[in-house]
Amino acid sequence: MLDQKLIRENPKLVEEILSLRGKDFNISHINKLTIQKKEIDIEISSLQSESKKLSKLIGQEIRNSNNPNTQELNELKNRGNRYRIKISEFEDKKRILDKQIHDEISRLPNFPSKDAPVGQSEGDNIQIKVWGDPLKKENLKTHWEIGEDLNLFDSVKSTKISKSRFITLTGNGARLERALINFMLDIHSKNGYLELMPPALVNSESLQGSGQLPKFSSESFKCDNDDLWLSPTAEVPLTAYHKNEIIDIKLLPLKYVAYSPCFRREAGSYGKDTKGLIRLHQFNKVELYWFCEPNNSLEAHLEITADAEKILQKLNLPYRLVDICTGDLGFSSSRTFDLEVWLPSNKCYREISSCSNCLDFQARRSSIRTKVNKSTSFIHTLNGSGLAIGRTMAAILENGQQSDGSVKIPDVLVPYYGSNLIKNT
RNA sequence: GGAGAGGUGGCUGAGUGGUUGAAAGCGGCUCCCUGCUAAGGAGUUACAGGAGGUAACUUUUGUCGAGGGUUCGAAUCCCUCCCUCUCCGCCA
Repeated sequence: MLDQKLIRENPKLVEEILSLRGKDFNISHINKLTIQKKEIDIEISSLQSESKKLSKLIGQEIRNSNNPNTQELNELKNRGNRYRIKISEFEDKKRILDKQIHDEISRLPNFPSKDAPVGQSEGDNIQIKVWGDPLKKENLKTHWEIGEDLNLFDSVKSTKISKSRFITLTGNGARLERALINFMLDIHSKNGYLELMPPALVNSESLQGSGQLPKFSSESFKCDNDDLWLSPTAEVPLTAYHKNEIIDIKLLPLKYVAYSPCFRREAGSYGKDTKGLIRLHQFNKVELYWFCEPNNSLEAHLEITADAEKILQKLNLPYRLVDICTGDLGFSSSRTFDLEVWLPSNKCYREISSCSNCLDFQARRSSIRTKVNKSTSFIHTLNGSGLAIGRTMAAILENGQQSDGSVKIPDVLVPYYGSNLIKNT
């Protein structure tokens, strides 16, 4: 949520900054509504003030007189009644306006950071760092070929259970998934993050709070009979964890790591990545999340990104760091660094982590504040995958593949996986 | 799922229609006293939004789980929803 005051007082600036996202946003009609609402507010406020005084007067009269049914008293009550009717008319109008304004503002994305590269789309993202040597050989197998050869997962059977874009991990595949989750959680926990395991089903308010609603309802799965959705990312429950709180500034930053299954409808991606582990309706992810002081989020952003990178480095997976351009930024983010892992079968880098600084955007929506010098201010939130598990497995399979068909397990993972090689069993 | 109880300020807890934004206690903060980790005294102690002032501030409205309703007037009555607790049922 953007600052309503800023929208009201400087609409041109707001439109200008938002236009960096490559689309035009019209603020002026929001402000027209706001002005209307304000006028009504003032009206209501003064009517209420008078009506309140009148009520007190009536109360006094009743206590002072022994006959509570005099004509004067009835006159006063009638006057009060007229106030009531008038106030409720104005309140009805106000309610409608309030809802409209709130809905409109909720659909405005966050401001892109001044530091984010200006651009229209993915093609304008800027590579700022490359780590490791990308494996470049001919005749390398894709991870789904490896998975099939080594019996690590089964997508055909999964369509019987659910539908396409679901996967069942089998045997060593399931074991590797579990090893990766434990490995990542351990590293981050040792690094100062508090581990949480939040609910996978979240309510509408939580999705609204982190920015998935109202605009992106078609991206998530909804439970029919309840106000509950399957969480698309742990970012949602983690933001909601401190919803409506004022957090003592001494406790900041709060750093959380959470493993969670993630559910996404992937609407509009038909035909893309139909094979393997890259794009599924359900996948596992270890998520990093910070609540920090407003002044510290720029450094925090670098830190959270570095913490995610650490996992790739320990796993010895080649990757690059990309600065996402203004036109490609997610709805809630002001600046995003993507980590992209090398997939040798495709000869390209694929997103495996997205580290975003949302500034006060989510905190405003979720009402998460801290106290600075007696006045409250919204805190800043940051999130980063550390990492997406399925895509990590894909990268390990492809980058670790041996000429004999086996896959080498990264050294750090051996204690978790229990072997240094995945062989056909 | 069935039956019952309940949701009040940072916490405990009063309050069943009229100066109650809310007693009292605890805690927090400020000051006073006290020659010293005690005791006592005084004051202060929520959030959001208007309006006015450069400003410390003044004033006003709303908020007692949420949203509606009744009433001149609601924490207090009615309805819906959410949540918590107890018992029963079911269950990993």
